[in-house]
Amino acid sequence: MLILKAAKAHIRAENERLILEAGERIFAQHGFRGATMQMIADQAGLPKANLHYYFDSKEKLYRCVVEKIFEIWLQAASSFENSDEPKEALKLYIYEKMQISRRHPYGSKVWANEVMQGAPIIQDFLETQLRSWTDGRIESIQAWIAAGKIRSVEPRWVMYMIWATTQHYADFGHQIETLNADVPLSEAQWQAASETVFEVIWNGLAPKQSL
Amino acid sequence: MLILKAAKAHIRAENERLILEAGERIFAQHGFRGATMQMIADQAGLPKANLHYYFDSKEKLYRCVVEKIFEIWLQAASSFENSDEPKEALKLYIYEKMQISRRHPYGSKVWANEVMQGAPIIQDFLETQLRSWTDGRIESIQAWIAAGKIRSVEPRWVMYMIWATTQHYADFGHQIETLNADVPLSEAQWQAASETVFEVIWNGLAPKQSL
DNA sequence: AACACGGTTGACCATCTAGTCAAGATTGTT
DNA sequence: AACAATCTTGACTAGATGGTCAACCGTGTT
Repeated sequence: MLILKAAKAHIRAENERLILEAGERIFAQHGFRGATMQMIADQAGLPKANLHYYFDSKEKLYRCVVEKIFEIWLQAASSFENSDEPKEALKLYIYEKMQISRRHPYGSKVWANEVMQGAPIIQDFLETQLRSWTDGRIESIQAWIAAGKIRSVEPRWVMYMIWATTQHYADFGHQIETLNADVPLSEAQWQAASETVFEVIWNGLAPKQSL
Repeated sequence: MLILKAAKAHIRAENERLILEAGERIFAQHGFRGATMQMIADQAGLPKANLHYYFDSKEKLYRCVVEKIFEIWLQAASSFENSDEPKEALKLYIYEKMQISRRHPYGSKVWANEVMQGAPIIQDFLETQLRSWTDGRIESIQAWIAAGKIRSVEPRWVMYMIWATTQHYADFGHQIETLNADVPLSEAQWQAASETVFEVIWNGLAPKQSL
């Protein structure tokens, strides 16, 4: 019967998950070409040929990994909309992005790698989804400026500041750890870093109190 | 005569320069393993065997490229010391780092790549030079805090913010260009971005005027 | 002119790696 | 138990790539 397909769907789902997770890690640590299917197979605990059974090619697997990451990224984006007040919206968004850097450091690195190399695989994402999401956020920020809720600044540069500062904790995590006496940041340090990032950016944007 | 060595020194210097420049570009665009000696040779306009004449191995060449980049990075660092006033010192440093992102986008990417992969080649640099430089800067910032010239913040997180925001314009240049209608940032946009980065950070750090 | 030394280069090799394949193992259904 | 669809896997192939080498070139010195 053709219904067998559904009966074994959980095997497929589980193995695909294993492979995607392994791929995220290996692609992050070695880049697209530095990663080998054998490394990913070992990381996933499966024979290499099995990877090609589930994903036609290395490139297809890579694309799936990147797409999964982009979805998490966009998901965090929604926290931007959870408040009309800039202070609250920015706080939610920054904390959420810091959380992602902490929970998904590999994903962030794969994304950074891909973009640094000129986004050969996911250029279409940048031009469609990312562009339209960004345009929407820029409008929000401009509305805040118009309402006198934050200083007059070019919204783009602010968005980039937030992305840069938060993603830095994932992408340059190794450097940060080295400068932290080779110890990963503690819970308290993550908390303090998130707070500082938010405080500096918020104070930087808040309308002047005096003058 | 052995003096011949000096006579042809300029050939060596010129070719090493060509290769290092090509290497910087190719390593930035493809990562260490993604880059091939053939690509670098083509970029430099030399036969591949010639590269191995000047640099023993791909890894040695890579190391030279990374070291060169780290020197530029440290050089910018000196602008931090050009003033006792935090506002002036930070302004100089941020503008200098933005300038580097603009002039040496490939170098910045190679560095980012290296760190993201756990600094397999230049870990010793991180642990010696970068660590000691950072410690020095942290002391400067703490002195500013003690003198009431800036708010009380953990200096580390501020350093990371500056690195992240400025280097983002090099490392994620492609994304920024895509979001700028596929057009590279203009002179005016670079100026505006530098100013915004500085303004937001400075306002974020300056002591409260009221309250 | 003969020489010596640094620089140049095409051809070559050993190794690594993405992808294939065919035979066999599993598993749900009848 | 017999079956059919799916999943598993060791062995293999074709191509790419870092690195080598031996012959060759160019130039300043004697």
